[in-house]
Amino acid sequence: MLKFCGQDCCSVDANGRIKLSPRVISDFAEECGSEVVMHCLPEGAIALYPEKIYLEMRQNEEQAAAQAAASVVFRRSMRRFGAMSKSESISRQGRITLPPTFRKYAALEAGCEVCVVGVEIGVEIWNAERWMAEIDKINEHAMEKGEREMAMDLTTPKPQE
Amino acid sequence: MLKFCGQDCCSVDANGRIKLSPRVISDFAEECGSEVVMHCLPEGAIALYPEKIYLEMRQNEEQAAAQAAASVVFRRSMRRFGAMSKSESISRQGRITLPPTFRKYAALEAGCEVCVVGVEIGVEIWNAERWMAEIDKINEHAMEKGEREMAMDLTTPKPQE
DNA sequence: GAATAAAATGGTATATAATGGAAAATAGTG
DNA sequence: CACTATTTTCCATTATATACCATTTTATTC
Repeated sequence: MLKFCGQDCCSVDANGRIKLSPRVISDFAEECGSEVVMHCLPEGAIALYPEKIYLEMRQNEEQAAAQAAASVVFRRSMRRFGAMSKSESISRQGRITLPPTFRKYAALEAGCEVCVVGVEIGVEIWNAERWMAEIDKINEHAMEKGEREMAMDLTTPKPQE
Repeated sequence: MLKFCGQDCCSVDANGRIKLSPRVISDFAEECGSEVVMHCLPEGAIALYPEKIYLEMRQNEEQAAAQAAASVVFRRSMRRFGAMSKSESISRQGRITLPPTFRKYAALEAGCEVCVVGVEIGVEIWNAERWMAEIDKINEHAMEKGEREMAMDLTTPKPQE
């Protein structure tokens, strides 16, 4: 059975918490119990990953100290991942609390509509409006690619099969 | 005997479910029991595949975490397949429930007329109107391609065979 | 350092939606 | 025309989400 897939919509409660769907909770439970890593993405959403996955993302940062001394780009990268990531746990009621700074960053204030989106290795928490824009962009790209493929097929001299 | 072929029409019930035809049910039963993967296509329909088929579609994703950390394009790809796919099962009554977000995406609201279309490796669930438009587009494309092939044949100096 | 206020956390009850099953209606077949 | 197979509709049960409340923790002020 596929993990971390599908979409759910819900809202941020009065105290800045989100109730995750049973599917998401059980996917995390199997991967990492209730301990997860919360990470702010440049796209303006918050990702939740099992810690193991997050460490895989960061594994290529070897000899961090030496590189940090030598490179601004590297320092900025460490700064980004450091400041934008935080360990969090899913409560016994299946809720997760968004830290205030992350809340502002991702436009997930109390009462806000959100979409919890599976991304195969974890889930992402999106402000509903931002998610609509994102999915439109993704679909538009796919449609454009499709049109071009069809046009190409017309001009192909011989049948492809 | 051919699998996943032909077309059936039915309607979405009041709770957003579809009753599959006995033929489709038995095709899935032989391939994968009652566990299937539901996937939203850019064309605006929902595909049902045996999980094995879906995983073949997604097999090329290695070192997913590291790539996700480094690339927006990659994250968007995971987002598309993650958000637009979901494991589902065919119930003992031969029904399958469309998740609310998929319902909206494919214009398959309660009471809506739908066409369940065999696509050899699985089936697709189309809004009836969209299906009509799709089949027109397919035929138009085939006709256009035929015209071009005939024109090409006229200008070809020698017979090809 | 104590008291108060604010915020965060944990839990529960109620309303809503999803699910499973069965009966009635419809269409197909001999 | 009768019988069978299939579909659709309806209802009961279960599960889920939301709002609300109580308790605990943290911060602020005197």
